[in-house]
Amino acid sequence: MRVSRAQAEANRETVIDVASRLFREHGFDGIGLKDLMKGAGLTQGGFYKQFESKDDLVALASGRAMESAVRRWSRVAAGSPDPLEAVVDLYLSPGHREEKGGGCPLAALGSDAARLSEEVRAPFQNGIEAHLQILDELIPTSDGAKPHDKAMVILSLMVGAVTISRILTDQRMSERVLETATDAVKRIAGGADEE
Amino acid sequence: MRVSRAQAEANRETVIDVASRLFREHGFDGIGLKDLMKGAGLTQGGFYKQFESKDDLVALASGRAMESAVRRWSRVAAGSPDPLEAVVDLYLSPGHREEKGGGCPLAALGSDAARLSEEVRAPFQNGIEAHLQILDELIPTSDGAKPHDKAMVILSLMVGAVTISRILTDQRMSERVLETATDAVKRIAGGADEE
DNA sequence: ATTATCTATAGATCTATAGATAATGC
DNA sequence: ATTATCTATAGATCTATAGATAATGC
Repeated sequence: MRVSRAQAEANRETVIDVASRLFREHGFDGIGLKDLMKGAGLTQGGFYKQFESKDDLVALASGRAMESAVRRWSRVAAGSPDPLEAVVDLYLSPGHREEKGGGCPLAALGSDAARLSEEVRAPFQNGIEAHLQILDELIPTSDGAKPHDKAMVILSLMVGAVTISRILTDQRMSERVLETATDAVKRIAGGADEE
Repeated sequence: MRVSRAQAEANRETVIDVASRLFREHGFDGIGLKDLMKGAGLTQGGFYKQFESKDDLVALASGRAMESAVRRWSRVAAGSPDPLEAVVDLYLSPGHREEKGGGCPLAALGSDAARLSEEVRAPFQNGIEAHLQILDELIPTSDGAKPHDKAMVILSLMVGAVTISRILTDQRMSERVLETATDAVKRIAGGADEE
């Protein structure tokens, strides 16, 4: 029954990875410890030897989901001649809309995260800052605008658009929300909306 | 124990009103039938004589919350010389950020709503269309732009901004997200971002 | 000997149902 | 007589804990 220390650490990491996906798919309240452990090939009983509480895992899994989203942005940006366009097009794609468990945690868990205690929200704060940092680096600088100004608008718009596109039952409208958001983000980043 | 037919109907309406508030505060999975009925001064046992299932109440309460949000926009717009500004300033205010239970259901329940069945999401679809309709009437028309184009962008941006401002633990940043979003919405509506 | 994971379980809570109670409405 | 609401409860599930099991690590 017992496994090596290295394996135990690997198991713990797997639980966090699985949770980061399943929380995004079902919400923090939508999946129990039994199914989370089962997803990692373990049973429920071992949970509290690895984690302090469910909230502890919520924080760890949220942090991991955020880090993974930031890494994805970096990777996509690094691999394209037009980095901002690459990130925006991917984020506002129908593929991302359908890919809740592997996609942006802000879109998948936004309203759920707003209900968490300040302590458990900390990884979201850090993840949001990291997202803004990347956007800042991708947006052409313009005089007079404070850093993060445009990035905050673009992040808000993209998170809102994917969230709404996932709620809509009308396929065509869902698609249009993503398209109009894509155009708007590019205009905002391009500086066409300066004073 | 039994009450008049009129009172029974009033009780049912109260349950829906209470649910529309408590769902926005705690999420659909964050509050049980016992507490929902208690909030209306009733006990759990009567629930299934009034509603088919919890999902039935989720749909009814979501519809009511959406209608209430639309009415609020209409009221605020009607009572101001600059109707669009009045709606935007209220939506992106710290007051609205703190007022989850009485505020916009898209911001309070966005990621939760995205997990519901298509049937239960229908009231959200209708509510979103109603919001876009109002925005369309408040935005100065511009040639070439299809109806709802700008409205979709503005709604997405506002929903995303309030959601993110509620997640952030850094007060100053939370404030700035709302402020930058306010400026951006006004620019977008004003037409400064035309091609 | 230590310990990672397992089975088993406590105690609370969840949705949903059954049947009792007591006031309305005919 | 009908029925709106109540108390009580079934059966499932939730978080968390206790103690058994069996392999690691000294």
